[in-house]
Amino acid sequence: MSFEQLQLKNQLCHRLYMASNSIARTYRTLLNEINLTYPQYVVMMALWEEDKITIAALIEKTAIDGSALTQILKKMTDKALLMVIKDESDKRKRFIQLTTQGQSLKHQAADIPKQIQCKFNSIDSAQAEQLMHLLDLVVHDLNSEEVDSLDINEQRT
Amino acid sequence: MSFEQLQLKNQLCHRLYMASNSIARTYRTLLNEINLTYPQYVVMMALWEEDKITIAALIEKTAIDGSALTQILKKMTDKALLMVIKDESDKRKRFIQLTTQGQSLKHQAADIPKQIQCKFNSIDSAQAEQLMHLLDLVVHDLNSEEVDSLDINEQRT
DNA sequence: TGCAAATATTTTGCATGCAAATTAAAATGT
DNA sequence: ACATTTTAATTTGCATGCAAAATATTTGCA
Repeated sequence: MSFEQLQLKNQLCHRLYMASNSIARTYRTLLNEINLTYPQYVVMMALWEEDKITIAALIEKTAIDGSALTQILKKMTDKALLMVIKDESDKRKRFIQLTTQGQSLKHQAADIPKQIQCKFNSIDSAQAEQLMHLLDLVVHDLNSEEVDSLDINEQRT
Repeated sequence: MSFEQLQLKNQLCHRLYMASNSIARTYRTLLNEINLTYPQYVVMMALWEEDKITIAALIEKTAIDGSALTQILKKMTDKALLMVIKDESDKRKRFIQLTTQGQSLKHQAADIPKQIQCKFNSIDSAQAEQLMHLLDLVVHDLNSEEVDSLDINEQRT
């Protein structure tokens, strides 16, 4: 596999870079109609699944960087899609809760997954599964390599 | 495939988003040592492959957005990695050429692909091939759907 | 009790990615 | 030749992603 590893066109990373940008671009166009960016849409998806969760939980669920999320939530609050609620028992925590407007946006966004899906003409569901699986492996490998001596302790889930 | 399509954790796009960010993060750490960002590294890779090419050619080869590339090239010029050379025959065009410093950086960056590769413990070369192939399909599908009536003309490569 | 260490978020600063508008120069059609 | 169109790059404005530093609280312990 190392024969032409130095060529850009043979690099996995560059493929990933291009694919990710392509998807983001595609979403941007679609999401533009409901005035959301992709990360904002991801936040909405997470909240439609489970409302009134902690910011930490939202970070966990969306994989959006915390410092970016702060800004994103600020903009979404301005758009009246959600509210930030302080936890009285632990004043460090904040809960994020959808507004009525945020909840109702779910209906308008209902067909977005289908619209995206129908663009994938070259990929059947088995291949999509495969792809998701492989991407999971990539993420796992790249995120778990920080551990060196902790291998033994952290390996179990 | 549509049963739980609305769940974030089942979305191809979210996987891609996470994988792309993970890779970018991994590169960032490595590239930090030679004072390059990932897009800047991609530009260097392209130029190490073929020096003194047009900005348009660089965009084509790297898939980096043109307006972003302008800024990136500016920073790389400041770092004395490359030079922008005007084409006398066509004053719209500019060629990008590596400086001696830019060329010699190739040696210092030589082991980066290996360092990245050795992090992929769960993926063998066959799976990497598979993954790249699937990502190509994704990119192809998402980038070629602008055509509607042009299908007949543009379908051939 | 009291203070260091751990948590949960936010703030800052820098580098993109991208759509849209702009500028400059070359190619085309008449 | 001359206006129109196309091509090559740049500029602008907005939204992130992320490392690092700063804040505010809570926990854990001596």
